[in-house]
Amino acid sequence: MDDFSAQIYTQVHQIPHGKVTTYGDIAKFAGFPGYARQVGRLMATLPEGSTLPWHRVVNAKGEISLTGHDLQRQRRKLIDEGVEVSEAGRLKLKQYRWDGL
DNA sequence: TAATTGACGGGAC
DNA sequence: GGTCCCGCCAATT
Repeated sequence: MDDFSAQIYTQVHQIPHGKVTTYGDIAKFAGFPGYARQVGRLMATLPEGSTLPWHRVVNAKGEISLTGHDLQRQRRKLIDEGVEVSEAGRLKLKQYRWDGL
């Protein structure tokens, strides 16, 4: 576990229930501005039974970056938290965005 | 070693 | 709102 991963995990863990944030913001708040892609790569290689709310992280356009069944999986989790997400995986970022602490 | 790839972002138009 | 394009960084090819 390198420092980068630890910081990112910690930051994602801070996202409140029913709220979302972006890859870029996670990286920035964690102290690694410009590392949005690495955040995504980290989420893609998460341990199976992780308790991390990874589903609360979307891209800057306010849409889920996954495809097919994986997209539906993340969408379902968000909807269960009260977040409105279109079938294509798009949500109103202005409304659900979390602006840090 | 070089080119490509990806759960990305922002600016220009 | 949309599209195009370029910058970004590590892992993979």
